[in-house]
Amino acid sequence: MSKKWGFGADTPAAGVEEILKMLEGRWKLVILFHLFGGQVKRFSELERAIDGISQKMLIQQLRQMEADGIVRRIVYHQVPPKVEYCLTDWGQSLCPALDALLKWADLRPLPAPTGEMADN
Amino acid sequence: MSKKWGFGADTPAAGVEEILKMLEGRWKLVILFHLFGGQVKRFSELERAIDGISQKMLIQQLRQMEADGIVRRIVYHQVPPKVEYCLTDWGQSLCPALDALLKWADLRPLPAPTGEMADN
DNA sequence: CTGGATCCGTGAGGATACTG
DNA sequence: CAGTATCCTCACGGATCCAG
Repeated sequence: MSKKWGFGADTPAAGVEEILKMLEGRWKLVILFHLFGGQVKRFSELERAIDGISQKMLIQQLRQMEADGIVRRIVYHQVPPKVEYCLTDWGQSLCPALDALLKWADLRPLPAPTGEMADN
Repeated sequence: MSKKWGFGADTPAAGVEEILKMLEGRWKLVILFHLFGGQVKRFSELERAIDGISQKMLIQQLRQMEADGIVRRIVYHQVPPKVEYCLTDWGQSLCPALDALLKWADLRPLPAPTGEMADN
């Protein structure tokens, strides 16, 4: 590769931390993985799909991501209420990152020994 | 694209959530970005570089990631103690994902309008 | 069915002081 | 310099009830 990765002594790290905050929270990433790749899901679908999540948390995290412009909320004015969620365009652009995360999870090599030593 | 992204009704989502937990925590990702691309940093370097973090949190998050096999800890037995941290091989394999995250942060398009409506 | 509101416990995370 | 110990706070997240 031509360009080294880092972000070291020379990098501003500007705004990145702010962005990272959007992905924090117990369920954010999990939800994103369920909306991955342009999927459109109803509230109840997500609730059923995500094991262990409560309504409150689901709502809360969805709303935060909506406010952050990551997910879109579509309300159908019907007698049996219906709300669907999907990623916004920007949210879609997260897919490569999510995909990379998925691939990373698949690697999972040996458990590294802790407490390595070295002499100067 | 030939293969759709998802992870939808057909995907097990196996173990992914467990992996995601490794990246949770207020400072995990921030620290990773500072160890990005094979950088080796001392404890105090990280402490100074990461604005707002406390010693406790820095240690704690570093130790957790060490236990998870993401970062490596190198101790020099000297009178002025010296400890360095860097990514393990597996941790290094996270770089593409971190890089994608960085790129995503750069996009940051228009703020999506909240509360979109639709009729059935 | 969706999802808002409220009460509440737990624990992650912050501040500070101390030790090897 | 690196790490530990202690205390404390706040909001994350769970349960339950209520509303459109």
